[in-house]
Amino acid sequence: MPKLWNETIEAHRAAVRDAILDAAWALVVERGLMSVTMAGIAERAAIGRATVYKYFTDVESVLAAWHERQVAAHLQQLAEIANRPGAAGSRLEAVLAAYARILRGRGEHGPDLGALLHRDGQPEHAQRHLADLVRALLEEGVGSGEFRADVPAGELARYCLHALSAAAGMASEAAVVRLAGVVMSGVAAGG
Amino acid sequence: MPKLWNETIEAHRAAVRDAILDAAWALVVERGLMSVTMAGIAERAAIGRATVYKYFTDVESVLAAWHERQVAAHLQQLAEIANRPGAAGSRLEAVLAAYARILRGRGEHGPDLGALLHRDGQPEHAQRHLADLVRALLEEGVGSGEFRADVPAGELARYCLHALSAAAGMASEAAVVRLAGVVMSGVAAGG
DNA sequence: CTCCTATAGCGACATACTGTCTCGCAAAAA
DNA sequence: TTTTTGCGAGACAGTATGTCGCTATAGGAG
Repeated sequence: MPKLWNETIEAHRAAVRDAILDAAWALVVERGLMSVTMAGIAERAAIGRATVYKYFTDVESVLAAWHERQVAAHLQQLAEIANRPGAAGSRLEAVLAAYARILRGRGEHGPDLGALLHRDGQPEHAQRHLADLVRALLEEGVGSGEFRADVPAGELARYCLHALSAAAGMASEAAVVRLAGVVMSGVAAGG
Repeated sequence: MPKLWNETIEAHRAAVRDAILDAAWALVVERGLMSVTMAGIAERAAIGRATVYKYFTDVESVLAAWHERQVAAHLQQLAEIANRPGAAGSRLEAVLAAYARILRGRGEHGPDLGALLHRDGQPEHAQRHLADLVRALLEEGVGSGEFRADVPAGELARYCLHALSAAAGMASEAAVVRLAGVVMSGVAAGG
């Protein structure tokens, strides 16, 4: 899609943007984070190098956008699960298990970009929404006595998401399920 | 220490190596990961740029070495705590609390390099030793019935270390202590 | 004490990446 | 159709990279 403008211009921009993000991630996977260059991204996406600068200022911005897109997609899945009927405990367990599965999904290949990208101080927007999603579930469960009340829900949410990052690169699906159970034990009441 | 060779040659090499590592981390903190260059490191360490290549092949190697040195230092502290007398549960709690405090220590400034550096497939050596330290404590506690036996100790160790990474950037010292307690609840028996 | 070898440090060079500017051309508006 | 908008690509200067060769010193042999 370098030259052809088949659709409306806005859709075209979105398509090119996505192609840039995909190309960048492909390079991260196969050559490592530090060797990703704007020139490489452009070549991989089959567009002019200068064109990439029309969309992003530097490599870090590209990777940040990729990460944002990724987390936003996960967020959509997880929000759907979180809104299903049932007690807060079972919903949180479902959300954590689903998130762990996602993280394991592309386990070995590709580092966690979230670690480097909050250079701007705060975590990414989608990442924060994800934390808010978990925190809301926790607060609901604290109200109903399912979860411990001696630790602020915000801290518990941080704990859950960080602990689940251990799912990346785990050997088996069963291990991921076990991990989610362990994390749940950490937030359960009466610990 | 660019030109002067005050001590033995081996000690000098170690000193220059450390200076390179310190310079690299200083640049990470103040300019971000992606903008760290070999040229910048050399200038910061007050040595010739080509000299840096005598010690490390590229920026990623420098950062990996910095991370290795850092984790090894932590490992020494934590091993000392782990070897103190007492039950496995209290020793593990002390180790987790100490590690959480360390991670919080340089909380905001500087991303977690461990996330990006295991490009070589496996985690860093010191990182693995750290996991082994925690795993040994867990296995001991499982034997005495203090910790849950339904999850392999290796997985529990991964869980502990990842969960504690939430300590980086936490607001208060009290929050770090709470976090360690939550993590302990996850590994306790009868969850 | 002197010389010899190995090696640390640095300047220089060719190559690659960066960031920007300008121009050509396709699409949307008039 | 004519005008306007703005995307895409070539080109250029500045910077980083990786390597080669030279100088000088440390540590050991005679």
